[in-house]
This record gives sequence, structure tokens and C-alpha cells, in this order.
Amino acid sequence: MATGRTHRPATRSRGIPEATVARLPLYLRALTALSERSVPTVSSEELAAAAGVNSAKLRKDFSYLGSYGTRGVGYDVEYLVYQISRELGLTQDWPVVIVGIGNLGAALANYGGFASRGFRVAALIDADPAMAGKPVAGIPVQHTDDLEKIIKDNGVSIGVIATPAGAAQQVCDRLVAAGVTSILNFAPTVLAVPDGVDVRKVDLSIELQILAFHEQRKAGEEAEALIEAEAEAEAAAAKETRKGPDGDVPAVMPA
Amino acid sequence: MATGRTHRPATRSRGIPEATVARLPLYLRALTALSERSVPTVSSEELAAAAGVNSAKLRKDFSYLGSYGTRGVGYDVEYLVYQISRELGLTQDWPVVIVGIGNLGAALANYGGFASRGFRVAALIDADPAMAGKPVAGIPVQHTDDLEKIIKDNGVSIGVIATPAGAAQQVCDRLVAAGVTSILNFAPTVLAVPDGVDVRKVDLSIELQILAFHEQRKAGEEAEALIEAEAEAEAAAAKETRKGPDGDVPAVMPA
DNA sequence: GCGTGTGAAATCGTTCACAGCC
DNA sequence: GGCTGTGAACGATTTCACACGC
Repeated sequence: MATGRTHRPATRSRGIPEATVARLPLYLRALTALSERSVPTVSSEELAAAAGVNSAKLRKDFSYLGSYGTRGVGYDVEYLVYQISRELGLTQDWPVVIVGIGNLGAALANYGGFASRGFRVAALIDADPAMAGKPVAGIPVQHTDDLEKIIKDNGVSIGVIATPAGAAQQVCDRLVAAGVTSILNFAPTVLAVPDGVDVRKVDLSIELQILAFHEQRKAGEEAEALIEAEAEAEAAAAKETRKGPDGDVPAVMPA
Repeated sequence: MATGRTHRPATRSRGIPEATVARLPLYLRALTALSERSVPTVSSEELAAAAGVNSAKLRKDFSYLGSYGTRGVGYDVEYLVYQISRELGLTQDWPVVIVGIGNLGAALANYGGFASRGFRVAALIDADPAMAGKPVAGIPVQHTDDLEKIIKDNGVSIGVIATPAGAAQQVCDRLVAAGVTSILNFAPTVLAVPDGVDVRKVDLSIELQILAFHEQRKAGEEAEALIEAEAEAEAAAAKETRKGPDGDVPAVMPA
């Protein structure tokens, strides 16, 4: 969903696979840790372990960036940190605004991980007039009315939406109209954006639901030989019931 | 990533692709919204639009669950809500503990999206004795010392880690030892877990870095689109502050 | 000898396009 | 006529395995 467009047919050699891009921050984190411990070089095997991937994947990923390693030796930590940072665009400073300073917005504003990479929280914006002027993480909250001016004055191109779901699309529209072209969305809503705008979403409850799926599966496996056809039978039976004019639906979960 | 299992050779029909599982919560959300508006049926086209995917993918996804639609008509909303909920394991109640009640932990505790699906925050745990007893989101925070007891008393199998990175592995080990088999990790660390334990991670700064990559790319394309060489020269002249793309081995970025 | 870099193979995921059923 | 369900084509990603340079 994020990054649907490849509006540019023959965008030459800069073709780094999306899956690789998504792992670069992981490598960068592991490398930064090594760098802080003054480790000079690292092998693909070691770095892969630190990043939680396998070494073949890591080497393939790095091969898209260039030949930055030394055969028989490994990778120079500092050099790789720089190369990946550059590739990710972190050698420049990205001013970011956070819209929606509730619990989550405040947590984001306080999150150290932003500042330590190339990100700078340029402004906090909230619709509640009572919030205006209150400092959160040392930054005074500003009112939504001034959103456009804030974006333009600060040259912001990345926005973070941490509002309730109901407000997200409207906020998004205003951000985009004001010039924002990348959005990180924490609201549980699908955002519609024009071509050329990237949206990435983080949905806390979706992650839990995926875990629940696997958790349920584990429980089922424990019961091994026992259950085999229950779900199947139930589905079949349910489908049978609903052959009638108006579908008979089994007990639905609490909304 | 940390879902290495699937040591189950046979078992035919239960093979739902991971990519599909990851989208089921999305469909469920869209369907729940339709359900609340009392929409009785929906076509793959409409539902796909609401979920932000294309209709072919959605139909393929649903085909893994079974034949739950009606040709020429579409899908029964209530029925699908039930089927997806069941598939995801949301027809049962999942007690969850949140460890690390800082800004983020508090935000999670207050997050309505958990309770509305099958999740129940069974306990909040923090290492700070000063937090003990304080209510957050109406739930009193308990001390880490009691972690094992809390897990066992509540039959918790899903844990959320929202501690600083340094504490995450230790917390993880204790959760796992106490019986937790699924972990949602917000700490910027790779967690090592034994086989059979699932970990999903959410890293706020990684998402921003991925956006930055695309943002940088857009800027590059803009320049490219203008006039090849001239745009590049102009950009270099205009902003001499930062050493742009393509450098030899310049100074390393701020750690 | 060691560990990177990379074609080639295998696997996984998406999209196409249309047969089948309402 | 409309819309689902699905093989088959396509594309992306991962894994394998080994040649190559240090």
C-alpha cells in the first residue's frame, strides 16, 4: 500500500528492492551499535546475526548498494554506516511534524530514536485549543489552525499522524495540500493520497491480531491429532445454514 | 521474520500465506465499519477499496479461507466478519500484559483498538517502584518483581514490550520463561527467543527511515526531471552546506 | 583459507483473465 | 449482467552454491 507508484519507467541502476530498503535501517542500527563499541570490521555472518537476518540475504542486500566489503575480511563498520546512512537519506536533516498530541503523539515526541537518526521534530500540532502552548518533550504544542504555515515555514516534507481515526483523513489532506509528501500514519484508517505521496502505516492492533492468529495456531497444533475437521465442518455447516433467503450468522464477536 | 516454525509437512487446507494473514485485520476493520453502518453485503471491489488493496488480491486472500462469497452478489458482511474473526482467533479473549509503562506503554494501555478486538489488558508492569500502584488507563501498575506470577495467574500468552532497548531482552527472557509465546516488541532491539515463540516488532524510527529513503528519491527525481546536468549543478551550488550524494569517504554522520 | 559478491534456482506473492454460478 | 473463485502468468524475494579476490 505504501509506495504504490513507480512513476518512472526506466529509473536506471538505482533500483534497490523495497524489501532491501526496509532492512537497511535494521543493519544501520546493528552497525551503529558496533561502531559505538569501536569494532572496526564485521563479517556478513556476524552482522546478520546482530540484525536478525541470515547472511545470504544481507550480502545480497549490500550488493545492491555496491561492493562495500572486502573478500576474506568483511565490512568496514564506519564506512558501511556512512554508506547506508547516505542511501537512506539520513545524512541530511528531516524536519518532521507530529499531528495529534494524545498519549501516542506525546510518546512519539519523546521518542529518542527520531533525533538520533536524521529526524528533528519541528513542531507538534493538536486540534485541542487547551493544548496550545503547552510544552511536550520541550516543544510547545501549536494549534491545527496554523498547520499550513508551520509546514511551509519549516520546509516539512514528512508528517506523522497520531490523531483519532476520524480526523486522520482530514489532517492528511491538509498536510498534503501544504506540501507534505511522506506520511507515517498511526490512525487505524486507510488514507487516500494523491500520486507521489507515500504513506506508511503502523497499526498497533493489527500486529496483535497477527500474533493472535499464530498463537491460536500453536494451540491447535498442541491438540495435534485431535482437531482436524472441526473448523472445516463448522464452516461447511455455516455455509449450509445460509443457503436460506436471509443468512443465519453464528454468534458474532463483541464489536 | 521470527516465524520460523511451520514444521508441519502435511495438513493441507490450513496453509494461509503469511501475507494474507497480515491483511486479514485490515479487511476485518473495513468490514466492521460496514457492519456498523448495517451494510448487508459488499463486493470485492468495494471492500478492497475500503481496505486499500486491489480486488484481485482480496478475492485471492478470501479464497484461502474458503468460498464465503456469492457470485453475482458479493460477500455477506456479518458472515465474513465472523469468519475472519474466527480465523484470526479473535472469537476468544486474549489477556495481554504490557511491560514498560513509559509514554509509549501508557499510550498502548489507553489504546482503544485493543479492547475492541479480542484483547484485554490484563496487567501493566514497570520496573520503577515509584510507578507501582499508580493507575494507568484505570489499571494499577505492578512491579516487575511479580512478572512471573502475573503471567501465570492471568494465563497470559501474549506480551507487549515497551521498555527501553537495554531492558528488552531481559524482560523478554522472563516473559518467555513464564509461559508467554507471542511478543510484540516496541524496543529497538533484536530479540532472541527460543523456537516456538513468535516475535513481531514495531520500530517507529525504522518506518521514518524508509520514508526518508523515498523522500530523498523523490527529490532526486524532481531534479532529474528538470534538466539532467544543470539541475545537479544548481543543487550543488545552492546547498553547499551538506555534502550531497556521491562522496568519497567524508565525515561520518552524527551518531 | 576465508568471506564477499552474484548468477541461477527455488520460493513466495501479485496480477491477469476467464470459467462458473447467481 | 455482475461478481466470485481460481488456474496460470508474471514478478519479487529468498536461498543456494560457488567463483573470485584478499
